[in-house]
Amino acid sequence: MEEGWVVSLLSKCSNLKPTKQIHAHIFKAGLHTDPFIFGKLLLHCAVSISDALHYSLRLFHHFPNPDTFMHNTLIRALSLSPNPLLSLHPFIQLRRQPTLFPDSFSFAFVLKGVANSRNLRPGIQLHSQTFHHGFDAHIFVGTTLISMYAECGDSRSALRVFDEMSEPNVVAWNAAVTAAFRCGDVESAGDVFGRMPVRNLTSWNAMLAGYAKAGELGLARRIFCDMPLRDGVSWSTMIVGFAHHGCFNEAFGFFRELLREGIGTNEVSLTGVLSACAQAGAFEFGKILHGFVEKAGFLYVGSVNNALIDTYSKCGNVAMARLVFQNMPVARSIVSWTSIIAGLAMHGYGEEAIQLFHEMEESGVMPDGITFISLLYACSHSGLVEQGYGFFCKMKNLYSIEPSIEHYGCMVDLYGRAARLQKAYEFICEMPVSPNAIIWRTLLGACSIHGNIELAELVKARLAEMDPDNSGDHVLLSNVYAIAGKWKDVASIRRTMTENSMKKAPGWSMIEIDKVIYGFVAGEKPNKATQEAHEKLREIMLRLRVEAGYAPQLRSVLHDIEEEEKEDSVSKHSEKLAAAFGIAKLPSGRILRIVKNLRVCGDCHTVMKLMSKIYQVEIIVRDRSRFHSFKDGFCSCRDYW
DNA sequence: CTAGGGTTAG
Repeated sequence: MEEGWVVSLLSKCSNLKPTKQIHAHIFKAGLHTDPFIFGKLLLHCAVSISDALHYSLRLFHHFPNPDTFMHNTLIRALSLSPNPLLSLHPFIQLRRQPTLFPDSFSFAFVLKGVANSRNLRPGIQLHSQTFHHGFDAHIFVGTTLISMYAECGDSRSALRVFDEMSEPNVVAWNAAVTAAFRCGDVESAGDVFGRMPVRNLTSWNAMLAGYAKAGELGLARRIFCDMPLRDGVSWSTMIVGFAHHGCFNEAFGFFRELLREGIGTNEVSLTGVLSACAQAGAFEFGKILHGFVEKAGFLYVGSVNNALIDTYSKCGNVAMARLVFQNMPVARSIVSWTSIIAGLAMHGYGEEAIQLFHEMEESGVMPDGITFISLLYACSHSGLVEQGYGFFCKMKNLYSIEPSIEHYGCMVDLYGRAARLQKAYEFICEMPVSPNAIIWRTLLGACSIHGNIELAELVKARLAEMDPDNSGDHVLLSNVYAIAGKWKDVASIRRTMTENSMKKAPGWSMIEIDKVIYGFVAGEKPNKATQEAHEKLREIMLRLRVEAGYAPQLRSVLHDIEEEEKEDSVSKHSEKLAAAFGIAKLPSGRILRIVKNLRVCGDCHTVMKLMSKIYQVEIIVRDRSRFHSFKDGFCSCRDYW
């Protein structure tokens, strides 16, 4: 009688506090020694309540003789904890008990823990123990073993476990397909799928996800067309997969089709298509989606709000991002706070980002490592050196967050951007972790902005040891020489690059015209859009020369030294083409929104400023490092970038 | 009383 009462009470509690009250009632009623009721209580704390692991452990240790079920519950909870390898602990304890034995659940949970820890050694040991305990032929244990080996990167063992199964069911077949994909073995995955005797929807979805993650978008599309039935997961997988690999128009297309088919969207396809907008800078489409989100009632989903914040920020409209953030009808999570801080940061609103960080602290949401990356980024892009250092210390001392290499990178950027190159160098030397190429490259970038030859050469030497084939590093060093007018050194770098046939990473830019993304790559084969862009650009450049006295900047030409066969290479930079195309295609008064993969070059920066003045158009460029908002001949970055 | 396979934003 009491059992049902306890169970139904527990199912209504999602927080620890009322659960503790139930615990007290159980105690008063003298039911705390009942293994069934206690087991239920433990399960509830360990699985249904977040952040109650500590309490669950205490419960477990207070129970006189915990049974196998209680051990399993604890193994399960630990397998999902930040340190999943801890699940081995209660498992070993269970094995040592003379009166208790691990069952199939024990193995399934502990193997999950090992899989989540990506630690092969204990996985192999557990595998051999399944034989001793007679679970080697258990279908659930076997399936978990397949996943475990795949997570630990051992695809051969995963597929061997599968091959040795006498009667694999459809779940085991699916696990084998996913295991092969997980280890990058696309061919085996297709092979296993081809041999499957029965395929349900999940099998097809596993193929979709596998091909999509591997970047085999053509094969994914083929599966999508061939499958007899599609559900929300199938559509989400396509949208997310194409968005992830930069095929934004295709992702938009799948979303539109999904609506047309009347299937009904879910939050995953919505966040997926919003992510495509964010990456592509597709503001117009993003706005339409926002309207849809409101109409269809998805504003009550936290993740969708977060995706909207990110989309508006990355589409150059941080005011809208703020509005979404302020009006969220659901609780703001750590992702919401971090997204808005990052958004303000990339637009150069350092002070506001800091303000929001303080509000976050007051709201009781705990910042994590990623929050601090955004915050430090905000400081470095607004030249707030002292504040940045203060936050770096606060992160370590107050929040006990161990700085990652990215945090150190932010600090180097913070000092470097602010022309404190020596300080940046010392900081690298005193770092407790050894600097990677990205760290040195950050400093080299700062040297190239501020023109410090001596340090640049030293840093370049380090980079040559770590990453000798990186053409970008050569270009950065040549920029340093060019600023100082050391043309011989510039020429020598150019020679080295030609001799080693190094190619600069191609620069590309995108612009959204009428909800379609147009991409431009410098020096690519001409098509209809690029021809039109080139024509318009010629006309624009002429007007800038005549009306604003524009002359190309030599320094920027040197960015493209390896493109010597093409004369006026600067004039073909992709961001200029995208801007020209925008001026040609968009109605006047419309803001030009351009996304570029590299950092905008000095000459393009000047040209954009002039364009904004002569053509009376606002141009917002998102480059690799931040936003530039050009208006009336000025840029929001105040030439600090 | 508990498990295994497919999609999720900073």
